[in-house]
Amino acid sequence: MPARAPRRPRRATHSREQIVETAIAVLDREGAAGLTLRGLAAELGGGLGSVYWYVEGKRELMELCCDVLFGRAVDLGVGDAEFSSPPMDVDLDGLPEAVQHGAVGVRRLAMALFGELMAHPWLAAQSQLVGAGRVEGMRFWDALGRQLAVMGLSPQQQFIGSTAVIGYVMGVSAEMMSQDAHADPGTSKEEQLRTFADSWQGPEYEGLDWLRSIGEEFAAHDDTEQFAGGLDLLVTGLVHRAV
Amino acid sequence: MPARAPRRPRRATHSREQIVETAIAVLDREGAAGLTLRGLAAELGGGLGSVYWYVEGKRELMELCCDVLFGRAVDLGVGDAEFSSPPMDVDLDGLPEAVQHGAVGVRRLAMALFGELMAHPWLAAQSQLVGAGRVEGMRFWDALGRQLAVMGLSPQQQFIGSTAVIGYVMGVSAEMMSQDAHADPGTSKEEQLRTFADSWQGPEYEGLDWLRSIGEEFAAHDDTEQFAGGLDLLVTGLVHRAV
DNA sequence: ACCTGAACACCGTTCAAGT
DNA sequence: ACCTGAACACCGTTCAAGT
Repeated sequence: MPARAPRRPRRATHSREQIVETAIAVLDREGAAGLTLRGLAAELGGGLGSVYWYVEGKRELMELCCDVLFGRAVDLGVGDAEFSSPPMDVDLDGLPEAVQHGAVGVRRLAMALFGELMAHPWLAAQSQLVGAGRVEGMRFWDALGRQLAVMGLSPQQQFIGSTAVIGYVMGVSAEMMSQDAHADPGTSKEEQLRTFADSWQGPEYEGLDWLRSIGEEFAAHDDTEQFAGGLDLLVTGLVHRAV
Repeated sequence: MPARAPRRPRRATHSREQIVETAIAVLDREGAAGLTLRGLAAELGGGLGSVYWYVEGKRELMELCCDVLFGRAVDLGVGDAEFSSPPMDVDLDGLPEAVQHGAVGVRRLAMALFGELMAHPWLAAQSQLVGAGRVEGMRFWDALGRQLAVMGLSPQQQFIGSTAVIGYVMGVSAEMMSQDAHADPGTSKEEQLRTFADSWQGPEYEGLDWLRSIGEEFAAHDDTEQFAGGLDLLVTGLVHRAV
């Protein structure tokens, strides 16, 4: 064997944005438990420690990942791009135009955020990071609050309403995404729903007659319609306060 | 020094209930990050491995802890014990009695769950475990669904409404509890709120005029009133669907 | 049947040393 | 200024060995 010069390690060069984007890709592929700083460094082609030059630690990295996606939700939710969502089930007939506009704006922002949460199933469970004061998250809150102000709600109702909508979006999404995570992979969505619904007929749920009665509704439901339906309950409440 | 017989380790004796109760105590005291199986075993006076005789692993242990507290929320929410909650801000005048009863029942259950989430600040962030099919969690869902059935809502609206309420409760609570966790300890609640509100005037939030306008509302708010206010938006929506 | 603790295979974080 | 990787102080989980 000919002698070899010892491999000099190549120095990889990073940026904060690149690290965050790569982390999001890993999270999308492997889930929250699948992101490790070692794995991330390997994916970036560099050493473990260099990540720490750009982020304070794993927690800040997660916050930055979440914030980027909140930013995309605002951009989509305040823009005039078309994106599909179920028809709104709120009676706006005869209401002042400002109330109608505000209600539509609230719904649009919430649906845009829901879209990001569906596209990145690990994200909804990170709601603990919402209050971290990251700028894109705050931009989302600001955009939502503006719509409630447009509706003519009092400052107190703007505050309560905006936090209620964000809480609803994050909470319902976390519910839905965790259900997907619990299901074993390889089965279709329909089979998963059916398996859940059938399990509720088991003896451990004896006496929970309502639960048993709702199985068919669950087996036939669509996540986006379910989300939009609950959102419209909130929007109905907001409209009711505005007039 | 007199010779000593080697210490024979005492065999500790456990039960599943004792392990879960102790884990809840540790979680309350140290938070979710503070619960380790080694620490738990030490607290129980036994060895690390024995915990595995009773629970499959840390994940199941967390699920069991959450489920116990959901159980307490149902018991309180369906019983007739008095517990304080802000006055309901939903107009029920002239509505059928069944609708009124159902609406009150929904609110009662949601407030009872919120109480548990406030008493155990680590709990709200575990919403990923809600869909795990644990029996007390399912009992809570069943109790809530019954109230929506009482209101006369369609099965679809029962499904959408019940998941919306649970999602709202978990999501808003996770928001609130994480805010407390981010604040540095040693300062009063009022000071914490003031610090947050003031930080929104900083240059990184330039252009977020609504955010800046809402600071005073935030600084003066009360968590329970905020929660109840948002909940009543949802209940208003439900009542609107029922008539 | 139930308990023990060493051993294993990981983690996140730090930091002296490099370029 | 930015990168490297060994070292440290933990984790959860497994399992052969005990009682």
